[in-house]
Amino acid sequence: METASDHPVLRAGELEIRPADGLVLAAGRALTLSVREFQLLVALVRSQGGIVSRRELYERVWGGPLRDGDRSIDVYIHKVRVKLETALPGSRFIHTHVGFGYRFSPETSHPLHIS
Amino acid sequence: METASDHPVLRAGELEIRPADGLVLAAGRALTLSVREFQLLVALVRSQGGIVSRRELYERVWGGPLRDGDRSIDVYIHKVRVKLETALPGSRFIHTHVGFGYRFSPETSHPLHIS
DNA sequence: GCGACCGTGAACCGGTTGTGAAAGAACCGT
DNA sequence: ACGGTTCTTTCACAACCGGTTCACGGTCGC
Repeated sequence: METASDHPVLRAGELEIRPADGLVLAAGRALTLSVREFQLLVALVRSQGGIVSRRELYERVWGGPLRDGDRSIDVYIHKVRVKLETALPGSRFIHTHVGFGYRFSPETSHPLHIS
Repeated sequence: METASDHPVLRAGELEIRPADGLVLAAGRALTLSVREFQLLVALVRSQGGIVSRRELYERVWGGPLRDGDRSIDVYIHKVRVKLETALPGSRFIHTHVGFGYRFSPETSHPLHIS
């Protein structure tokens, strides 16, 4: 049986993710994510700190092999980024590693950059 | 035995719900809800903050499995929304999460206006 | 510079949800 | 039991939303 304890609440910076009931809170306010967006975010967060290849992301979220030329991942990465950026301006969570994949890591806005 | 202490008064924004005697007050004025409407509202409020799936809502309010194609939930969500909106114009309580379910959370009109 | 990879906006289409109305069921007072 | 009222369910259509794909442009690495 699948219980809530199998899906502990995930936290990352101002983000709180409750896989058990599909809810994401940004600074306490609920985000509106679609099913795919939510699954994608969860998959990334669960690999926190590590780079996840497109292929693996696709298999974990879509549940099948990534077909050649499929851009769904890019599109959804973008959608999630926009929603996170809107909810928490200035913070960055999803980082691109060209040729390798994506990595989730909360980063506050440029704390050391002074122009 | 079922006592009134099992049904503590619920409050959310301008709403006050007394499960013990089937009463809902909006800004102090009593609302007229049918049994189903009332049960549905209580079920939602008791999961305050969390998303409740249609399936679970139906089981908790109607007391049986949700049959395929049954739209009762949608209709009653609408009825409750209309009554709440009528009683408290500008406030929103029941939020739709497409593909997940509904979530109860009082929200004042436009709290986040940033110019 | 060139090819591969990634970002991003928009069109398309099917599925989901919102909504008004009608049909059917339960309730109530007399 | 009867008629009227209210509640619940169902239906039909409209509106909206999400998932996929396409197109174009920018970026990266070699």
